[in-house]
Amino acid sequence: MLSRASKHDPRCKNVEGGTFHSFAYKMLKRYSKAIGFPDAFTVLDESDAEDAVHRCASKMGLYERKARFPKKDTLRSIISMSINKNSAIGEIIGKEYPHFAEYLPEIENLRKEYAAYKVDKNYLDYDDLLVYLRILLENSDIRDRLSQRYKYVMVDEYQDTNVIQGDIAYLLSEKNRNIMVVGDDAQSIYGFRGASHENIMEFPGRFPECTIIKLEENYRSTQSILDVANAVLENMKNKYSKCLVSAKKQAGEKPQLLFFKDAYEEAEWVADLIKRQLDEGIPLGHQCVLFRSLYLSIPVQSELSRRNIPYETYGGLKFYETAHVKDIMAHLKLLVNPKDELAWNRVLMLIERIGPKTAGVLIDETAGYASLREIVESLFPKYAKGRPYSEGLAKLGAAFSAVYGEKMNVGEKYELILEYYVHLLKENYDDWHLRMNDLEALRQIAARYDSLEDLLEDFAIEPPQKGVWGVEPETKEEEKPLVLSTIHSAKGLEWDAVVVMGLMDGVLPVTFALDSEDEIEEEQRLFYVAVTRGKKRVFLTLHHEGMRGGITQFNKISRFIDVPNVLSKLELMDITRPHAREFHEKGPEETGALYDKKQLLERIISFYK
DNA sequence: CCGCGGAGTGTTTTT
DNA sequence: CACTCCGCGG
Repeated sequence: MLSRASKHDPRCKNVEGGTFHSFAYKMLKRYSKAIGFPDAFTVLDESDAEDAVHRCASKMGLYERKARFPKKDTLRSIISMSINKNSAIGEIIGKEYPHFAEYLPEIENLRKEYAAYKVDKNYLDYDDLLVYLRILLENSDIRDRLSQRYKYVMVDEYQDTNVIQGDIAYLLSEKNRNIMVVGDDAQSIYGFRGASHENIMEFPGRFPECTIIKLEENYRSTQSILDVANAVLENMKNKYSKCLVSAKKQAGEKPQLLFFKDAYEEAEWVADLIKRQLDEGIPLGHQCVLFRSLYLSIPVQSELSRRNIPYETYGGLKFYETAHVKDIMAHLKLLVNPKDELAWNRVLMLIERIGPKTAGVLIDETAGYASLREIVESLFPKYAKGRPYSEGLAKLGAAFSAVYGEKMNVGEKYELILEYYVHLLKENYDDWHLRMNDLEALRQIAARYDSLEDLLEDFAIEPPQKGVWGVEPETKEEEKPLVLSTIHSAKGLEWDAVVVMGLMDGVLPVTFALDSEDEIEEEQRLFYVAVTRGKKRVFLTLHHEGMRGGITQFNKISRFIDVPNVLSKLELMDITRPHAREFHEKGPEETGALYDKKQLLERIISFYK
């Protein structure tokens, strides 16, 4: 956003900016002493946080009982929701997880235990970043200092902020009262992580002197696209008193609605469309394919590859969350902070014949040493003989000792750690070859850093999208690849031509949302966001036959579209592909026998000779 | 105590 | 259908 603004006025380059989380991180780093934190703290990503919760729950013996205690990801999300939605654990469980009501006291204890654990180990999870920043800002001395430094505050996508973020924005600008927030309550799609439009509603209460500006003219989309968006808004229970009017003079093309037999025909058509539009002169970078969840994009990805159309995916399972990337990062983390027991656990468990028990014993022992060097030189030798894992541990020690203390740059350190890790990678993953590509890409990223600390910080808080990081601005408009994105990740972005795929009930809205009216409406806002990403052309597609667990399901058109006022704004297209359909439905073709089984087998075996 | 294989389960969106 | 948990063999 700042780089885009800089094109209009170069002074924008001097503006500090980032997500609430990255801003919080910077401030906590600067004022760590004020809240009694040492300078070195580690930010836990979501899966680290889950591991930490799991460790606490195990320590408390919560998994020893016969009855089923919630799993670590559920526990972490209960605790996280209670913070982000600013409500008690009991309330969250009552509303979202009533089947776990019997465990309320245990989970409340776990929450305390987890909080204490993090304080003890100098860990901060994503929620803590916000919580601690708010605590920091509640101190009037610090608040004054920050007000001195940041005289003007602007918050974008304000409808996506939660109570804590609202408080932070308020505290930060309470003194100077120079704050501007921008938001659209109809685009609120992060309710699941505690965002609420309340912050927008309460803003005039907190800043009574504020001016409210309603932006009703839309500079992005054509009127034909906005007609669909308006129709969607009309159908919502929550009445948004808004009617989008385009600033563009031409009405533009009516968005098309296309039906397909199955996901493959849909994907084929979409890939063909992209190609056609490219030939028409719309660069790939000006086109985009959107969907509710990432798995829906898999057929399109293969169709695009077949046509040699370059693409990149936004959102969903991220490459920095994959096991091999986390493995190597854990090694690097130990170089920076040898007290990081989650990293130790990951690193040790990779070694042959080390399981949870042994790892636990070793980790407890590391606590008695001050540096990684001491651990490697004094602790590891104790286990150098007579243990099934002695050899593996020695290799790890050798790898560490080659790196610590030596004067070398980040790229070289990474290289040495990778050299050690490669054998573990090959042993643990059949597809190690693919994973190696990621680790190579990561090496190039790492090499751009001056210190490991900086690399790890950025990685925890603003991880790279796809192994490319900071290279993007250099890319020429015509060379940018096609974007495949979840609707969530497409927020705030725009393209000339947008395809929204998989518009079926059960996909958008997702099945899990169906039992709550609020959640259905959040899905509907998501649809609204998707449609309004398009500037000139919008295509909505769906397919009827869905495969779920081996059985064919018949999909219904999304309830958000199957309404007269929406349908009337769309061009209905039934794309049937008779040839493809016949091929699938006809069954075995009548031909003479070419081989019998024995001949066939010989044929196959001869391939390998 | 580790590691492997079978059974069972829930399956989304993100900082 | 992919991941996690559980039980068994070494």
